[in-house]
Amino acid sequence: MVNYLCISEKPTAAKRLATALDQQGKPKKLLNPRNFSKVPVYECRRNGDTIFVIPALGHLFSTVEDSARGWHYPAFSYKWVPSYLANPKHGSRPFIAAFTKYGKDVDEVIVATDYDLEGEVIGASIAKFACDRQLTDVKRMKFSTLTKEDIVNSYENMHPTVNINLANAGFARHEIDWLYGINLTRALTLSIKHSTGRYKLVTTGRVQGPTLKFVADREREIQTFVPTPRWVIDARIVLEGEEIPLEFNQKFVPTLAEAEKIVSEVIDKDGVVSKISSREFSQNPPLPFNLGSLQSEAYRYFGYTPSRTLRAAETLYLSALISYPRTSSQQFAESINHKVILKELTKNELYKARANKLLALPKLKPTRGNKRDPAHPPIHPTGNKAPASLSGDASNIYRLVTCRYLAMFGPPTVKKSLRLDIDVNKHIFFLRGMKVLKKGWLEYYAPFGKVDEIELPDLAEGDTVNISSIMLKQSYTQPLARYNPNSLLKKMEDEELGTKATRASIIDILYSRGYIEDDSIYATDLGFAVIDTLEKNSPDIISVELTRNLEKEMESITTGDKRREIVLMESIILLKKILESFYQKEKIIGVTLQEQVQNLKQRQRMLGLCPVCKQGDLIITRSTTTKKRFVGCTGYYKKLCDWSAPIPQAGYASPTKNNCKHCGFPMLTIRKKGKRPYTICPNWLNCSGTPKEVLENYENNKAEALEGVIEDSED
DNA sequence: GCAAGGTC
Repeated sequence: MVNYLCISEKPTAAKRLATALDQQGKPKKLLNPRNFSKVPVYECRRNGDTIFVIPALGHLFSTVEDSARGWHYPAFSYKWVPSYLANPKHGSRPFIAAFTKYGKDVDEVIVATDYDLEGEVIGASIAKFACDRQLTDVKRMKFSTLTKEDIVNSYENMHPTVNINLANAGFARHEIDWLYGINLTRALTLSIKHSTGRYKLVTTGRVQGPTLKFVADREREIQTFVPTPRWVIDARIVLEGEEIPLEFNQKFVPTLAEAEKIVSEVIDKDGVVSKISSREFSQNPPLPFNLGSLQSEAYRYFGYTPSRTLRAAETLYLSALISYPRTSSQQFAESINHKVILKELTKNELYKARANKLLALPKLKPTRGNKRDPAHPPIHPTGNKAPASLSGDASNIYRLVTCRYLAMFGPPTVKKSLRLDIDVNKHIFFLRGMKVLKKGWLEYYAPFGKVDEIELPDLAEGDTVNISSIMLKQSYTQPLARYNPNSLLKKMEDEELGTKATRASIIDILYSRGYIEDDSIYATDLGFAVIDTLEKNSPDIISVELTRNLEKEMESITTGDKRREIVLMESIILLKKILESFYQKEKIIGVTLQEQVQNLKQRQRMLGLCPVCKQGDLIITRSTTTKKRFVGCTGYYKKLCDWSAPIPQAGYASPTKNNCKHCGFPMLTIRKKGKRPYTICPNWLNCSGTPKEVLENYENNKAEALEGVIEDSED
């Protein structure tokens, strides 16, 4: 009889492992001492052996600097510690306590985390640091799905050791990211501190750098783009009193001479319907959602940024309404019982008809894409009934996930595209039409996936039509569009930068550092300054090649061709050079960056044109005497305008792009930690939109009277 | 207060 400790990556997986491994399918959930009472520990019986299955919460250990010298660089000395020591908010403490306790008592430790680079690190670090085991003595279960067969099979054929090379590659990945990130971030931040005495956190890292560079490069392309003129032939016909624009066969005519020739040949001529053609085609149902495609569709339909979508999806997952969202899978395992899910969905009025219709089909076959994920199925509803109390975001995402899930089983959609050609003196103009012949899966995806049907006018071949107007319009070639949060995430995916779980948050970081702005993303001057600085000193850190090289090095550690220590040493040697060059130019780097920081801060205080004097700008500023924050007009310094107003003192105040609908003043948003942000009109003392009670309270509470009363808050 | 990577 053997006692095993089985290390799982996360609570949901632990439960499934335990259920599969217990012979009765009924593992016992143990009561634990107070220091880890909330950690689920499952006891399973199998062939006379006992298996304790305990989940981690992803990584429980992390790297920190091995010195207490405060901020300095180079910092090449680090150690592995429990995550709660690296970050006190991290909830790893009770989990580590559980592993330590059970690790002491059992005969054997088994790693049963996801079988990938990070999974190996999660398992190996727990076995090593919490359970105090030699990695050569730790067993490894490898499974590609969390089905009972796979789990039992991987248990019966467990590997005698963890994949030590893979674990070392994973450890090295952490360490190298730490070395680059911490050192370059400190070098940037300290350059400002040392040369100007100011503090502004200026960060970079293996993923942040190249992602910011995508934006900066695109912006440079746009700024230096030279538009070339081209001409558009704009012809219209009038049918039943309605003017209809025609498309010309040649969308853009490259030269004016050519365009003028065409116009001269068609002007005052009638057109003849020369051909009506149509083409039927079918469109297969959409693939199941993984995180990337869900984020993409949510951006399309709701305008949600990827991180906002992920947050909403996580809420739904934690309420057991949808499956695990951080998945890249587009393939359902055979074992998922779609009938059960659909039956549950029939209990919801919104999905009842559609789910019943699907249940009546002879066979339920979900669509299948190429992407796989060893640990998770595509994102789908669990079937649990969604409460009416879901927040707006969660409710929208739930609806999208559920409709997509239903649509995936639907029959193909059949559409007909039409084209009506009009010959005007041998020049072909045309109209397009679109008709949905069979709704197919579109019916299940509604209200999403809507197609606009376009009817063709009632004309037959040979009919004559009068061209009511013909114009020549000049247009210009367009530069590539700016990235938006969605397309930037897509670009990161394409370049394999970051992971599905981190991409959205890294984009958020670039926003919060002031490197990028707006939904149509552009790099700020500070963003450019950071890229320029890094480029001059270490072009490597802002290149995707750094990630490609890292992957190659990880691969060589995994195959055993190279030792982890060698790879690390090489990184440190390279980094040392970069940091030395940084140190020599610290002064100039710091001054340059601070200039842009100052510039950014100034801009972040500007609300917009002053409606009173119409010359100065309203600005969030502080009184030199009382140190209190207020909004004033820059015209004050030129003795042009003395308009000013008090605003709440607490929280972070920033401009919005909106003007007050009551009085036209540019508005500002106040963000206070733990509170919902609210938007106020700086003219509130005289604005008709200000609630009466605020003004009544004003004498007692001053500007803080605004807090909580203003409903006009943003998301 | 700094990275990127897991997960609640």
